Amino acid sequence: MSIERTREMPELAEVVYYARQWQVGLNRPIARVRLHSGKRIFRGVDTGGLVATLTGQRLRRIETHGKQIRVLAEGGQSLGLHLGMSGRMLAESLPYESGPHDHLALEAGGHALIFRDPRLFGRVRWDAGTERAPAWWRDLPPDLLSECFTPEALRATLERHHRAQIKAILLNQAHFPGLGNWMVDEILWRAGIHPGRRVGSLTTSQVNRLYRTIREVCADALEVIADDWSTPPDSWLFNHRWKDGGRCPKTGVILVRETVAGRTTCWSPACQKL
DNA sequence: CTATTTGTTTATCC
DNA sequence: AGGATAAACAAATA
Repeated sequence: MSIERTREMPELAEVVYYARQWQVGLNRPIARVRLHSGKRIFRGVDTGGLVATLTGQRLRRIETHGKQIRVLAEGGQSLGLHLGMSGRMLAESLPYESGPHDHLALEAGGHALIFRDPRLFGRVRWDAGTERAPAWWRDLPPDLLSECFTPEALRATLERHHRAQIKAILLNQAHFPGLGNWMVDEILWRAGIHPGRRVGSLTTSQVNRLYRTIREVCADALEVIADDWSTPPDSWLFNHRWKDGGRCPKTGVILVRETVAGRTTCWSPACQKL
């Protein structure tokens, strides 16, 4: 398992990074929209309407919330993107030749804005309404770095799911938007909590530490990855978690990799006890 | 050739 | 109803 491959999994900061790749095409008329309708990622989308409405228009803004991406057109319509497991957003100079996994391309201002997804686990949404934001954008949980995500909010969520394993609930996008497998492992490792711990068994000080660590890992990830996708320092679990025989950067012990809550999970047996 | 891996959603069972 | 589990998705890789 290569590090390169794990780096492609889009979580909070990777999503911000990808969304920025399209900035180069904002505020220029879209000369042409190319897409492969009928693909799974367009399920439920009126692709004909999307093409007809976006052609000739300008894109005004790109926003992200957790793993959700919304591209706002000048007419108020919303193009939604979710990168799934293998989705990417990139810009290529024109003329652009469509690759086999390029499902959507918007040609604007000398660039093709491309949504590429080899495994089709991603999703494109389209909302032609111009009055208010679509439900998939409106009904989102508080951003983990916003003031709305308070220690009390975290405690309430944990209380509601006190029987679950901590790893499972942290991966739940309805409560922790943007967290994915590597971020959750990083958070639990820094907080010294075993991924299989039952939520209800956490002490008050562990919950407080968990809160601070969630915010810390979100901020660190954005700082390192969102601008230029730098490689995180070796002091993070990140660089060691996929390697067989990888060692805990804090204690040097061999890391454990097992399935927890249905997901491949890495932890340090020295600092994370059940 | 087959088995495995990977994240999310959906379905099903308890 | 919350939670566990498995399947499905598609393609690369071992």
